[in-house]
Amino acid sequence: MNSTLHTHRYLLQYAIKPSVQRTAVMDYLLKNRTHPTIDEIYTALSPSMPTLSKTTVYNTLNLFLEKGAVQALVIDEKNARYDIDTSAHAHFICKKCGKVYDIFGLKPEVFELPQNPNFTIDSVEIAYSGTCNACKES
Amino acid sequence: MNSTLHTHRYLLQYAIKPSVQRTAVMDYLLKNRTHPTIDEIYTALSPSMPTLSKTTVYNTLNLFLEKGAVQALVIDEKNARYDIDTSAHAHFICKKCGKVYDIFGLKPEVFELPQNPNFTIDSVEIAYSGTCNACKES
DNA sequence: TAATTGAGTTATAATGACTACAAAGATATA
DNA sequence: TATATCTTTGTAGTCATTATAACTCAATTA
Repeated sequence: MNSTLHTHRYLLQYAIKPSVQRTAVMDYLLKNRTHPTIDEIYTALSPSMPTLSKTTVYNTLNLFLEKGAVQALVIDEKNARYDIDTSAHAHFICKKCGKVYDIFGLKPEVFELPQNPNFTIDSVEIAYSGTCNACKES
Repeated sequence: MNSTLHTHRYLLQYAIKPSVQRTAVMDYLLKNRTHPTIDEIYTALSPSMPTLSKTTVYNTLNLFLEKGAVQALVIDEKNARYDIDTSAHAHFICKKCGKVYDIFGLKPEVFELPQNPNFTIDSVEIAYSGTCNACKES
């Protein structure tokens, strides 16, 4: 099953010129909704693309960010994490294992941008933290 | 005006054994509600404490974190920032100058912790971003 | 008081994420 | 096909943070 065509069109929607590497990265993001880090993306793609450079993954994600195709999460202190789902949703990070999960179904007013005379606010990020069940049990 | 006594008692409330360095760092945090970075704290205290080591500032803030005396903010991708105000409030970061401001007066339900069968959620951080007035004008 | 112990501090080195840069490769245009 | 431009790549560099080991000093004990 070849999803390259779909991913190709997806990139063009954001005015991103497709290349083999860009298509592979975006394809990975579309299929792995796990808020991956640069290193996770690189490690996943590297076996099937041995010449891939980690710098390219950095460049590609920075380009996706500029074009608004992905969102950078600041929930993880260690690494930048990326999310292709730019709809209104929150995140949860497990302080033990470090995994990041989506939180859907919150009240819409939580995502409202407040008026403030001192700033122009144009986005909000909501980060919950605690312990996931898997870590709790162990 | 000597505030060391007050700060001294403040540390003891969190079961932190006071030392000259710890008192100085906590005193700085209490008087400068600017969500400072490690480097900002070190640079501010260094002139009056020439032997102060940056490692000590790192150690001290990590101790304060463990003891719950300060909160670490994840809003800034570049550096860790620290806040002694652990009450329910949000933050705003200006994407141009990088300064972090407090946002008070939000509806209480924004800070409510949702129930979720998969996680035990014990805190929330709300991070707005955009441009501050000063950067907008320039 | 003197010796001892251990917490706290310090400086240096090491780690790791991210960026800068320049060369090599691929793609588009004439 | 030739040329110009974009993209990728590897290396080197930067910077925040942590690890480590030596040192300082205050509290404790004899």
